[in-house]
Amino acid sequence: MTKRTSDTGKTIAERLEAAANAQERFQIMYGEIRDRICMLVYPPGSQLGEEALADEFGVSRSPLRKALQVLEADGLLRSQQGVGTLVTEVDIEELTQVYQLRMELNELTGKLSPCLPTRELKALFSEMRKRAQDLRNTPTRADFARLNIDFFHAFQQLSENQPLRDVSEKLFYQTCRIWLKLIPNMDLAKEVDIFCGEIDDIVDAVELGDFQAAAFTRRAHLSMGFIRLKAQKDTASH
Amino acid sequence: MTKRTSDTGKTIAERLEAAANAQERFQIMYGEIRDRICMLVYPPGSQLGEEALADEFGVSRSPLRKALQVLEADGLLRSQQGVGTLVTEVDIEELTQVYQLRMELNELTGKLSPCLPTRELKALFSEMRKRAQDLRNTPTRADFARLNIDFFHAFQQLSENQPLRDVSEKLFYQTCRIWLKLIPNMDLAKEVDIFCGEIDDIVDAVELGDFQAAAFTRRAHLSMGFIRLKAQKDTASH
DNA sequence: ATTAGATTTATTGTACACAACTAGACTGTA
DNA sequence: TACAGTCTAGTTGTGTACAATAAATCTAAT
Repeated sequence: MTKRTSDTGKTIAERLEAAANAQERFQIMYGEIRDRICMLVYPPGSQLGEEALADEFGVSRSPLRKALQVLEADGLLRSQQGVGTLVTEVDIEELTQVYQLRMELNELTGKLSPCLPTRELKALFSEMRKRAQDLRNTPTRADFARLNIDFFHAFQQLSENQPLRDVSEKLFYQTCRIWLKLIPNMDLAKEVDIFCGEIDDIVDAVELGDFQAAAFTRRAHLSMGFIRLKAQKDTASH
Repeated sequence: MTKRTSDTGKTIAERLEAAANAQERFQIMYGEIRDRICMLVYPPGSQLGEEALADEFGVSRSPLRKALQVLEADGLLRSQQGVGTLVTEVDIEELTQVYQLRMELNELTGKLSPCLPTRELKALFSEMRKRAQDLRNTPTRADFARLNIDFFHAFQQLSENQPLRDVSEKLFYQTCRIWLKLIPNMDLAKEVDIFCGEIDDIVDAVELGDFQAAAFTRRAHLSMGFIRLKAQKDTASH
């Protein structure tokens, strides 16, 4: 069975074949593996296997390893000679500091070089609202996680500060797996409701052109979400 | 001529030989190349040459490339097939956003999980003050840059928030070259004086155990330093 | 002299073979 | 059985040859 990406209908190998240069090929491999990790296709603790992946992607281990090495620098993988390439664990305690930092950075998204409220930007966010409504009707774990990722990327576009974007993205991908991991122990429909409420609030702010309000709203939800996650973990351990 | 590191007296090849595993070897190569880039041993725009570097380090291109790839992800290098591995340029205009972000993050260093004011920490900072005095007596470009780097690392130890440290470090290494690049057009003795004054202020705050004051002081100096850099650039272009 | 095209040369990208290493299975002994 | 040592299978790390690419140089025609 060859896996296909949802948007293009092409296999990874085909997309890599079509890429113009090494940098594009790297981006495809890096993005695909990162996506699989944070969608728990590769759950924490699982082993990747360079040769198998290289075969699937239709390349040799050399270019694949470049993607793996950067993912290791990102903290999503850990390679050890003789052992393997393992997906790192996610633990809410260890992510506390990351969450603290993310909250502060979200506040900065509203402060540092906010974008102009263009038509495209508003259209992007109203599409998010639509997807949130669809998710509310038929909530699933995977769609929840996917919307979470896509909404993050939409939100990132509110600031023109590229270094801030880059940093926020790295931190996001360090934390986003925790939801998919813990949601089985939580009330999915309720969490989806809360998340959709957040999206509603933020899209309202974006449509008014008040990006700072959007940033504060997101910061508040991030904080509350983390508290719910932690409460879940505490009850589960008793 | 074999280059030797100042602290150990060993060549890079010898240090790599002595390393226990691949991760240590990677750290040695990564740190050494990054240091050379930000000390302008490899000035912006210069070409590295994988084979020559691999020869000097006594390894093959494969492990060396891992270090280069991460440095490329850090934004310090850019590799292109058929062209070479080039050190990226530093431009004050492009670094404006990075500086803005660094200022905000510095404020967070005082806010997010500050460390306890241990004896070791205070000793480290009083050593910094001593080095600053030495530099004031005999100011040189290279010593100025070195103290700037080492003082940054000392300052990083004021917060226990590891993600914040990691992020701050990446951003620091994106910006620190601008000083060495522009200082020839400025008054070195004056800049050294100002920097030593900053160190004095911050060490005072650290010795009192007031890390938040230290962070605000640093933020203020960072801001003023950037303004001086920019003013220099503006006068130079007229 | 200029310019378009071919050629050369130098560099990174890729593939592959093998070395180094680890964890677990196996085996012999007390 | 318990345990220590050895062996084996499987993995990542390293070295090396070659392919792909791009910039500079040369060449020839206009």
